[in-house]
Amino acid sequence: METIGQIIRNKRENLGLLLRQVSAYADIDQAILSKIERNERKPNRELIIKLAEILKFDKDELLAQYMSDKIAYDIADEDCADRVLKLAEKKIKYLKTHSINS
Amino acid sequence: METIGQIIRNKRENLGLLLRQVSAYADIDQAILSKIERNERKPNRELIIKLAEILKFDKDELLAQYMSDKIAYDIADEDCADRVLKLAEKKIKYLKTHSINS
DNA sequence: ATCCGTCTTGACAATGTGTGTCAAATATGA
DNA sequence: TCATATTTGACACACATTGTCAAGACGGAT
Repeated sequence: METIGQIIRNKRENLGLLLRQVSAYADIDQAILSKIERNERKPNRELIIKLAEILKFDKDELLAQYMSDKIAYDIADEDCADRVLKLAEKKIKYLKTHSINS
Repeated sequence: METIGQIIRNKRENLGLLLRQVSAYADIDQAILSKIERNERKPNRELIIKLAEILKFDKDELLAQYMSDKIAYDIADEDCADRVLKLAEKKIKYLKTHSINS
């Protein structure tokens, strides 16, 4: 199973782009991007969106990968991870049906 | 649907305990506990465990409530929340079957 | 109304976490 | 060896979380 970093690196290399080029476009130091691709640092939402643009990802799909990575990282070591996900699903459904505002 | 704060407050009041008593046991300022019960601040994992002890919750169940709250809060405003959860589930399953260490 | 115990509120300090910057070190290939 | 690309580590800075404290609000009892 690919990590977010691997997904990004594979796509970048397939497109023949350099760290320097992508990081310049995303307006970050290339050291940061290097670390992100090796999962030494975690990207943030804003960066994911920029990377989706330059690397021609579907934005929502890359965001979903990013968010799910974060969640999996948070709860992977809980013995009750399954229960947590089920509860979260219920809560989200509840929030969506009951919230008036955004 | 009850929030973590409401769950804690209800249980505390049913047990007839004061903020002062519970917060002393958990070794935090009672102002913090007051805010947590009104969802003005978020508890952390360590506190959840202490609260489960003194308030006689099942520890794993309270932790599950706590984690799912956090997740729901993180991704409730994503349009692709369902996809995120499904991906997270897959990633967690993968991590559990493939990790040797804890 | 006053007193007393409980809870709430807001301002602030301390601490922790994430993020950005930089330069030196390490590949990799011509 | 030289040039280019990537990696690594140290550091500073900004932002978020957490803890501390005292004053204020509330409710019940007298």
